[in-house]
Amino acid sequence: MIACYIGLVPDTPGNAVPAVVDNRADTAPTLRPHRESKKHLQREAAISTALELARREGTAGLTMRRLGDELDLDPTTLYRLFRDKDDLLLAVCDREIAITVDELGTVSSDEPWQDVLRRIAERAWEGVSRNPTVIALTFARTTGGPGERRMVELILSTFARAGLSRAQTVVYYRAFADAVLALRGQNAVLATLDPEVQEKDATAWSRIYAQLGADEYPAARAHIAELVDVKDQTIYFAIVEAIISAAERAGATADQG
Amino acid sequence: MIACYIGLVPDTPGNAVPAVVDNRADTAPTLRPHRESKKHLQREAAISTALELARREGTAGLTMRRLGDELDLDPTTLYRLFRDKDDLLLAVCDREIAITVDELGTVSSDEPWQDVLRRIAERAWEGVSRNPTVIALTFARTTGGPGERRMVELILSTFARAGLSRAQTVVYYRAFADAVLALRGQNAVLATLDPEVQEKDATAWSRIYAQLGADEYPAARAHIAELVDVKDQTIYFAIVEAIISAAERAGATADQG
DNA sequence: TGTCGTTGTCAACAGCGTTGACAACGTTGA
DNA sequence: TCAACGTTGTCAACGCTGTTGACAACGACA
Repeated sequence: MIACYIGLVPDTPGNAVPAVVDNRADTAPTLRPHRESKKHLQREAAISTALELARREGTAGLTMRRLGDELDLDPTTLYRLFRDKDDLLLAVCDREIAITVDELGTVSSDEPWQDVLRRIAERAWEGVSRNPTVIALTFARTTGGPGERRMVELILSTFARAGLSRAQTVVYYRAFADAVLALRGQNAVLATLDPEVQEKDATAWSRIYAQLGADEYPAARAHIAELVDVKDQTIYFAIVEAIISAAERAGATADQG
Repeated sequence: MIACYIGLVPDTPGNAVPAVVDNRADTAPTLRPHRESKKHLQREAAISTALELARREGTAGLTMRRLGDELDLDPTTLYRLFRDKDDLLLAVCDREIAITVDELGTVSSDEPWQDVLRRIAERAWEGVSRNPTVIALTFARTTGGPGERRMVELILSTFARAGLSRAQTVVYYRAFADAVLALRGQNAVLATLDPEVQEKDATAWSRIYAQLGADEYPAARAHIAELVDVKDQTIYFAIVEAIISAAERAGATADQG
């Protein structure tokens, strides 16, 4: 796991499915084996450095030139490892997902499926809190890489234990995954903006809504104290629980019918 | 409503709360009345044009230079109307929200609160489908403008009819609003990328996951047909229903207790 | 040893948001 | 009526971005 993180191990070598993240493989099909391996190592090293750079400098700091400086490489050399910046970002994102899966450790089938989903949601919360940059850039995307594939398999197999039909299983899997990704992406995008902007956003309720006329905005005025106090984390886990609960009930009715 | 849309009516003139979207007002406090008015009209016109430009050209097409061309204005002149591009985007986003609220029409208190929320979710779905650009750029932000204030008041007052405590009301209001915004933002960000990338994303399941080994990814293989078929819209409304349902049950237990 | 694919370096392009200077305009006050 | 001054529009420019193409040096294979 650690080796994968610092980028020394080519993930799942010999896998039947080529890493789709590596789109450059298409353009250079006659690459010699050990050259291919060297290129792979360079790619992995670049991904690790990009991850660290993103964590340190934020969205705006992750540019091809900065990454080149960090690697003592000419920025244009990176274009021999990645098709374009998008390709790089997806690879970095997939690495981040793989780390999150690793942190979950082993998942026993004895553990209630609801608790597994709660643990996944918690790891996703913490992972994004630790490094919002990458997820902010790619939360709407499919990496198709090994990290994502492992995460999909884990969540899907967990929902498969909820007693749902196959179609329902997929709906709730996607509901869970999309909600977690979208909500954490939302927070991440905000977290990667200027601190000044974040401050403006965080204090919006007290600045604006506390001053609204009670005649025109009665509900907002009546709930102003709670609106100011409520935390993003509370909202996030409330939504997660709502989805788990919906899957529970769908599974229960399916059992009865 | 139409007048507001095409930018002829300064929204809620004489409101006690100054439009926070207009941050430039701070920098020029001694502006003469009719000049202020003229500036306001120019702002509104620019917002309308930006909205149309975004709809036509997408995220990448909405640049200060392009907007200047469209308005027959020097691009730098826009910086006399908006503090920076962020200020412009928030203003455009708030206009978009106002349009969505307008489309909802009047909301009677006879209408079940659940149905009101469903209608709001539907309008949000359609509005973003029509013009994903703006929401893609600002879905993680608070505009603080009049459009947003009206939307907040509407959703909040709807949840206030669910029989929840004040704290619970706010939690479910935020859960609903954040989920709708985050999920539609997720779809919108994807919709504003290159068509080629979208295609890659849409076909990811059939391209990648259909080829996975059943030994390594049994759950993915078992559900591949359903994974390929399921629609974003189904997921979106499943999450909305899960939240409504959670609020319903929270309200019911609060009534009994 | 010669050949050819690969790698690293350099300059450059087109575009972006944004700033500052400067001239033209139009309202305001004497 | 005229001068003064704040406002507006225009221009050039800065620093930055992702990205491309050309060119020389390197290194493994025949």
